[in-house]
Amino acid sequence: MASRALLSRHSLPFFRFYSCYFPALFHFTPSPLRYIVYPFHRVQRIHLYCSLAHQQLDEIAQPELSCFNNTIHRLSHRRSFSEVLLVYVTILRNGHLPNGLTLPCILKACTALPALFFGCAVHAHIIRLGFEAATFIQNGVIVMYSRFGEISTAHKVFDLLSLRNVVSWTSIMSGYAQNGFPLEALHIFRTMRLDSPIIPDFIALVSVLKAYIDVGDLDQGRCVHGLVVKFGLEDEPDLLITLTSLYAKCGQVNTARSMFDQVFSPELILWNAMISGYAKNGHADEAVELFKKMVARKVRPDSITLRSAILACAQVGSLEAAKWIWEFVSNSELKDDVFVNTAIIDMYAKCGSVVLARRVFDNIPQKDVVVWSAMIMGYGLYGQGKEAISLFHEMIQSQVRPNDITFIGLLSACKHAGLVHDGRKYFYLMRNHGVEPRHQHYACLVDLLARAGHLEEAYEFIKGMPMAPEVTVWGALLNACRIHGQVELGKYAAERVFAIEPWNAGHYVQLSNIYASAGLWKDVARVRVLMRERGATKAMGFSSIEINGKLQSFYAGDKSHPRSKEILAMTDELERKLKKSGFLPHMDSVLHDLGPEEKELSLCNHSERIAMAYGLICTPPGTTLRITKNLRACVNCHSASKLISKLVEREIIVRDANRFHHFKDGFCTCGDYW
DNA sequence: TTAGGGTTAG
Repeated sequence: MASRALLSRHSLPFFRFYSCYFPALFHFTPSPLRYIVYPFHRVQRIHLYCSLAHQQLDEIAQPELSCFNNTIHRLSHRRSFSEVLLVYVTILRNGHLPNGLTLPCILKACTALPALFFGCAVHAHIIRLGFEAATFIQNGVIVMYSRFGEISTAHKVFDLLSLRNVVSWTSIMSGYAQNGFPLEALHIFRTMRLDSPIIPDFIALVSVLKAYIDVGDLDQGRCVHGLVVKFGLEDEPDLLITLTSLYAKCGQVNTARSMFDQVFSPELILWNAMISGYAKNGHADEAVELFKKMVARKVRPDSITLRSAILACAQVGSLEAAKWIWEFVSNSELKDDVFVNTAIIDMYAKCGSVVLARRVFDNIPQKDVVVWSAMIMGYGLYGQGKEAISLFHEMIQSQVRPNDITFIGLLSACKHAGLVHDGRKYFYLMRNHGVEPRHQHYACLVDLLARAGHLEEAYEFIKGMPMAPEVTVWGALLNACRIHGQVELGKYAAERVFAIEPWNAGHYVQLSNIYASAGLWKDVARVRVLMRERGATKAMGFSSIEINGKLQSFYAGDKSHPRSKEILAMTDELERKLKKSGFLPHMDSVLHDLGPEEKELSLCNHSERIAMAYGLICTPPGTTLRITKNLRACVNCHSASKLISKLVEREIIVRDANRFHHFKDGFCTCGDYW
């Protein structure tokens, strides 16, 4: 048998040398003499399926190696990788030795399937056949081990390679990047530039750019862009895609867009890079607009495009846009894609329609843990804690195992609904389901306990945490101290929070509000000075409202809208109506130490009130108003909105930074718990 | 005549 003849030609020291470098190749074989045939010796009969390539082979009595190689290449081209491996076994059994044309294809098949066990054996064959210095073949070995996550083995192969070309360097570099080690990938690129005469080609530059995107280093990415220009590769379409992605992901969407616009007829992957870049950087409107443009140009979106566009719609919070994309998905071939459908559930939940989210959920035949978790999270956002819990039990009954995300959904649903008892119960049940609580779970429970007034219990719970409490934990305690007017504990929590995020003005505002409620004006002034000294800034609050599918945004005290006079008249009217029905403004919601009248004025100028007024003048009676706010709703606006919903007989749905508030007949679905 | 890369991540 040829394989045995081959083995006898090689010495044992050779085997020992390689076995210390690549133990995985040898651990399954009791004797080096057996290992080359090991994966195949049990294959008694080769089942040649009905492929034409095989039939042709069968017709030849004694096929030459070149015939086998032709067959392998044809099968590889058709991506019939299992059959490629079967032909390889046939080659060995027919007494042939694979050559330099056979092996790269076999490695590719092992990588694609994936078949690590088979791949290790093929690597052993490569060594035995004396191809250890064949760069072309060894590059394939590097890629194979990288794809299997065996990056250190891949690196050993790379180290032993005497002649490395640009593909060898790119293979090991991208291997590191793909295995989550972008810094190592960049180190390899630097070594290549400094220690070798190799000039990077466009694929090498794409790989290094990807690594810089992963570490978020725009400056270094720009340097690589300089190299691209230096090598005259700026028109290379694949580099344009990666450069667009670099600028988009690093927040430079305008630069990204100018690169995108250079291409007359962008291919799908470039559309995806730009749309997802917009969606990820808070430019949701542009993402949706670009997606519509793409559809109008008859470019067929794939699952990635749809997920990015759906994410953008979820961020916009526009139900009209959400319905539009859902209709688009329903008419596309991706209507049964479970990933796309889960994104739709998430989007509907975030756009304020838990009913539509549930409809999509019910239509998914095979629900995995993420589908269930998305729906549980949706109920939670909407304050429907009991529904979330009942869905959780349904999920368990369906034999789907919950994961840590499921419990974040469940606990935050309990939190939004104030279900303290249930929250506690499910937190301690997590381990029974094989899920170890992470920091986020602890933060959720602290928030739940503290909001409900169990401040001491929350504090004790924090002290017992097995990890260092982060800002979310102390922030939750601080917020609860504001709600319950706990000055001392609030002061302590604020100190912890300031130590972690001294630049975040929101925390200073919280402490200041605690002092203001207690009438400690000197302390209020002190916090304000501290805030200024540390250069803390607060995000400008704004609210958006969708009218006839078009979003209109307003800042606090905004007078820039062309219909500003009418809006002002409506806010005044609302204020009059509120006063007439006995509404007392919550002065604590104002940080500034203003006089009572100025305070009132400042409160009714909050952005959501202006958006509401605009909605009222633009829509017929009875229309539901849908408002999105970038910050949390303040106590005053929340109370006023409840009453306004009754006074003007409208349903008002407000999505704040945290959750939904559905105001109807003087009540809110959150039950004043947020 | 066969290798390496880029879009996402519910």
